[in-house]
Amino acid sequence: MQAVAGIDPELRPATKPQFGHFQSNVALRLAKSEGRPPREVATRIVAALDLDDVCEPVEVAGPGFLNFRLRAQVLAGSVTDLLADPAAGVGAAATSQTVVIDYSSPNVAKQMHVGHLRATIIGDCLSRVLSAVGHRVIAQNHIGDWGTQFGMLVEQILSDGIEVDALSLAEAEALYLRANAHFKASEEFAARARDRVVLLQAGEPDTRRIWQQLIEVSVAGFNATYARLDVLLTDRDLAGESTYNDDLPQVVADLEASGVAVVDDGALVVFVDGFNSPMIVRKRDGGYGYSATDLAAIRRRVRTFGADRLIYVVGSPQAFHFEQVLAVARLAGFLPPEVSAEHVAFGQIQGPDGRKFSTREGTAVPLTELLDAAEQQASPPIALAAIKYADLSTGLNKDYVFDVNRMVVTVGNTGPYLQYAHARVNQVLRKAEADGLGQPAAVTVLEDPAEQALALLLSRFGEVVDEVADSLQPHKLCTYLFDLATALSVFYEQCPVLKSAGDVRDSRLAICLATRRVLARGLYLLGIEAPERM
RNA sequence: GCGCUCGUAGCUCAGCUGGAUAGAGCGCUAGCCUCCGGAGCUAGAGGUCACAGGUUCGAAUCCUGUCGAGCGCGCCA
Repeated sequence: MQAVAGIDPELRPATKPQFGHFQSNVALRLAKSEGRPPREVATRIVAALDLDDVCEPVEVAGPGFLNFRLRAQVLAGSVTDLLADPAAGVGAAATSQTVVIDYSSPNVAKQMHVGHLRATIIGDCLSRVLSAVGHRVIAQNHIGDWGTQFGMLVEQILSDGIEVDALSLAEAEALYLRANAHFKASEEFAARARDRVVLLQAGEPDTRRIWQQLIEVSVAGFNATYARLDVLLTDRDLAGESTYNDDLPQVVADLEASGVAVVDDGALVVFVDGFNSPMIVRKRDGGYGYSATDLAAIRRRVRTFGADRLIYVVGSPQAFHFEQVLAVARLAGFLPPEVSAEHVAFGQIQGPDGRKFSTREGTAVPLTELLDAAEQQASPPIALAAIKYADLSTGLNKDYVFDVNRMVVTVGNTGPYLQYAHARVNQVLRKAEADGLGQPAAVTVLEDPAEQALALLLSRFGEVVDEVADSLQPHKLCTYLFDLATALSVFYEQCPVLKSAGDVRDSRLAICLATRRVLARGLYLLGIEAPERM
């Protein structure tokens, strides 16, 4: 096509089944420069093409589209190939990169609420997808374990006489709320809290011990939630803000030495062209801003981990911050040109009032509450599938108003629908095995439109995964898997497998095997379990 | 004030590197279990793609403006 047309034919999946399998609008685009009617250009291209071995005769349709329909044997062969491929058509990327992906990042002494769901589940999915295409993925859970709030937390603990190691995370959150209120109400307490921050930074042993216990209590709570969410994060991935404390003086020294950072109004700041406000690296009181921590993290991820690509799965309210931090990191040389960095910004989950959830104001819904609600509708693996799919299947950038009822549905375009398709095809294969039919390795007959449609979708799995690895948009995988599950359902209604005989039966069994593998693998990449029965 | 994101069917959302009659799920209406699992399948009704201009052979998609919603913008993280 490229050779005949002279330009990229932009071969795309057909928008409708009656247009075949693939379509190209290349003739429409060439018509103007050639000064001839589009259909005439199309006819010329068709005449010059030699595709008889792969396609049915190419059709010129509508205003000048070219419609391609693969030969049944070619489609059948692609499914046979997929069956023989341990990776089910997912190929390794041309070059294997080291990808550092920053996600989840809850705050110490706060329960994870539904807003953390997106950060955790999206990051987990991207991590799986990037690994699947052959990259070395390093997850970093940048928990909020440092900052001025620990001054008031520690002071509140001391004034309440609490044993920290006996706290649950929910109790720690209540403590946080009390400390906040106390801080606002009492100037005397606020002063003690500020002094306590200084003690914490100076490494005073008792303060550090209480701080450390708070972290342990919190991490235990996070881990319980991670286990329930069935995500890949472990303690090895923990790299909280405090991790970078020792790096901060050097980072700041580098910035000053290179002249990137300057003192302004008492604070050390970086002015970047195109930004209407500077980035604060060190505050007037000498404390480091969180931008300094992010710069230190970038520096470590590049220099120590050897990252080729940095990914931040963080909500869109922080878009400006990351744009600025990344720009500064480039200026400072912490982030070389050959290392890419992307902020995967996802929309906020809002309360029923359309405003953002706030732990401090008590409007945030704890994640455990959502999981409990879902498990009243279905068993845990199904409930979790509903929740994850609901969150992954819409575009990243949109905010949405949190609605439990929407997230726990199990019919229609949902996670459980995908699981059901998997369980159903599994049932057919189980019976086939019980009947001693074995595992056919080749698709030899592909007559029915329903089985052709299914085969065509199966052959696209690899490119869809590639696209998600590239675009970092999990909902594209969701859309694909829903289409696949739908195609399977149609196939299931229209193409009897066990009731067929001979080559047709073997061929359909092979299609079932391939579909089961792709569904299971696709669900795995989303972080969703694929039960054999449900 | 400046910036970012969003506005598509009654509801929730795809489609946005410009291309054929704008798709899906839910809900609604009407069908489908002598047949491998009905969390399913088939059909139907339902849309000035926020609004107004512009570019183009062609605009939901690109550009400009307006309206509406959310978020962000030097010492919280």
